[in-house]
Amino acid sequence: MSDDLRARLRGKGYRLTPQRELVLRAVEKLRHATPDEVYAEVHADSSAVNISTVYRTLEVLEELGLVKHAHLTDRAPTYHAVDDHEHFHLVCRNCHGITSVDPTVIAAGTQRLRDEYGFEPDLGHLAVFGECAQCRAEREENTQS
Amino acid sequence: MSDDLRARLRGKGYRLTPQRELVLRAVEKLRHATPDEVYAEVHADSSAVNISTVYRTLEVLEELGLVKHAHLTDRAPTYHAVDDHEHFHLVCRNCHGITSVDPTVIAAGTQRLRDEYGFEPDLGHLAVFGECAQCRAEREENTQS
DNA sequence: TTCCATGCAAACACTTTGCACCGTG
DNA sequence: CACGGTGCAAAGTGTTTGCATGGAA
Repeated sequence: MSDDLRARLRGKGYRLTPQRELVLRAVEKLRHATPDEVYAEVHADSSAVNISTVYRTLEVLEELGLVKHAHLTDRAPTYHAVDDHEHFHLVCRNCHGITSVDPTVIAAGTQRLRDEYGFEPDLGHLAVFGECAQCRAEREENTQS
Repeated sequence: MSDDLRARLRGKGYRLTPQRELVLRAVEKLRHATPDEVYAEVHADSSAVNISTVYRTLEVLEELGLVKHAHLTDRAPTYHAVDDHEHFHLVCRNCHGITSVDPTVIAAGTQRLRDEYGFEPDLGHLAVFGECAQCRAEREENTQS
């Protein structure tokens, strides 16, 4: 487990450190987490990791392809582990709820982007903003103009 | 022209000011601009507008539906005028080039999001990250392993 | 023993806020 | 002339960097 991580790191001249392992485990555990949340999670395990190390580590892990980030809010980016099956996100502007969606749902469109624009989309990074079913329903109830 | 803006503002109890008009014109002229870029553009016309007023004004204009923002970089948001025909963006991770795409290209997928998830996507805010045709070609050239 | 990695603190980039004054309606 | 808007400066977030020390290989 940790040997795989070590091998990946070594492949690019990096070293395996306790901090790097802790950060990766935190991202895997939290599923979707901002750097701050990763920092908090790692701190919970007492053996503190500095916030700047969290940032530096997330950068390294992303370079290795072990984590990815997407912008699910107007503020901080959200990181998730890559070994989860690839997915993109629906983000509700109103309730801020997040729904993970399988890429096949928009496969027709992504294929056209490839065919017609030569563009290879990175779906793991994709966040589609809008309004979720529940918030639409609630809003329509209150809109009896 | 400016009367339409005045009317829209008044409808929500806001006032028409020179600053608000300048900011809106700047967004229309620049097409895709960060708050900083809007600030610079408005400053070019000498009659300075404070940076905090730029932020406050963009917020108001967005509330009125006259402008929209999308996250085309990891840093500042990008604003564009809404009277442009609606479009979403392809952003190349490598060269940072931006391509505007008509929503019909991904219509099949957005329809499925509506049908299967009840989710109403806001395409004006959508940014699809990935790699553009040119950068793919260049990379493949250099990858003769 | 060599470098890469870390902690710390300071610097940065971007955005928001409090308050006195200004100007639209 | 009332009340919303602006400028200014200061404070807030989120992120990055320089440098001395620490520790993996």
